[in-house]
Amino acid sequence: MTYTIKEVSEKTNLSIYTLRFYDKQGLLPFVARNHSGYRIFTDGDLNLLKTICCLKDTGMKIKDIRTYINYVMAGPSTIKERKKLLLSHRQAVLAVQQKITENLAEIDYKLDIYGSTDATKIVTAEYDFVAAEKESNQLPNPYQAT
Amino acid sequence: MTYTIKEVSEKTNLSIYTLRFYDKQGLLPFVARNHSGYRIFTDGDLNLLKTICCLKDTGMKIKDIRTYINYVMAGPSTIKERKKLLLSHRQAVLAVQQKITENLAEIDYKLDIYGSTDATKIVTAEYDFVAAEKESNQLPNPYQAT
DNA sequence: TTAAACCCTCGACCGTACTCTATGGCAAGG
DNA sequence: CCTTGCCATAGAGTACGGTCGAGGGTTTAA
Repeated sequence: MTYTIKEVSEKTNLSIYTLRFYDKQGLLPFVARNHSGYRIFTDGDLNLLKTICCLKDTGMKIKDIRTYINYVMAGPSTIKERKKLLLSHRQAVLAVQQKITENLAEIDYKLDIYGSTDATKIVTAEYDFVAAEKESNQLPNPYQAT
Repeated sequence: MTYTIKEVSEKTNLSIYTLRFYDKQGLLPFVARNHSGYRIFTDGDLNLLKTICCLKDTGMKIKDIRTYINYVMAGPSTIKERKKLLLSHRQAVLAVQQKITENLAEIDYKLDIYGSTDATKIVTAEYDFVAAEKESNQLPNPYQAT
């Protein structure tokens, strides 16, 4: 089974523009062409494209994805380099994941306040505090709290 | 206690450029100025800045952060809107978090293969498979597998 | 009082990742 | 054969989030 760029676009939720852009960036050297230059995707190509999306969606730069793809194109002799690249990326993703979890806790904390029955009271107290702080430093109060 | 932009830059790991950029974008309407136009940050300002970073680091657009900050500046009457905004953002963050977890599993799967004693064997088998697929569709084999 | 080290604004520039337009070739049905 | 709807490329444009340089005022401490 083979696929046109349009079909791949529908399967991957990448726009046709993006697919062509990725090709131009050297991310799709494995995609064949027919006699008139049309791209022909195979299922194997879709798999690799899925890997590309996986790396992209975890924040890897196109340049680094290209490096990975080039390793893949070069065959089993590059397994060590692939492993190194993915391990380092894995660490970056873990760091991002942890940061998101921390920030989410912060957001949830704020939501707890906003959702509480005392929300107005708490928020007003915060205003009073920062207003006092501004005043104690002879600074204007920028808040329009009512 | 008050802080200069340089001190805030060191405390937040945001560059001075970025702080001024955020101000220009309307994210820091609460920051006071001295008689010659220098920004003067208070501890309360640092708190709000921390919230800004929290939202930014979870992928919120500057435009939406500005909306949130404007709600904060307007006082307790905007609690409902703040809650709505943060709840919707929370959903977006949860979705990102889940996607990252899924992609991380995919990366770990690949790392398992690359780290296995059979790595070369497995990768070679994959090559054989995609090469056969290309051939069965009369397409050239783009891989340089050795 | 002067030099070093700050601070300011404005606007240009940059990197990343697309997104689209213009122009033109190919394919399949009526 | 011709129209409709794909496909292609090159290159311009966009969105976003910074980053920087020029030009000029301020603060601090010797």
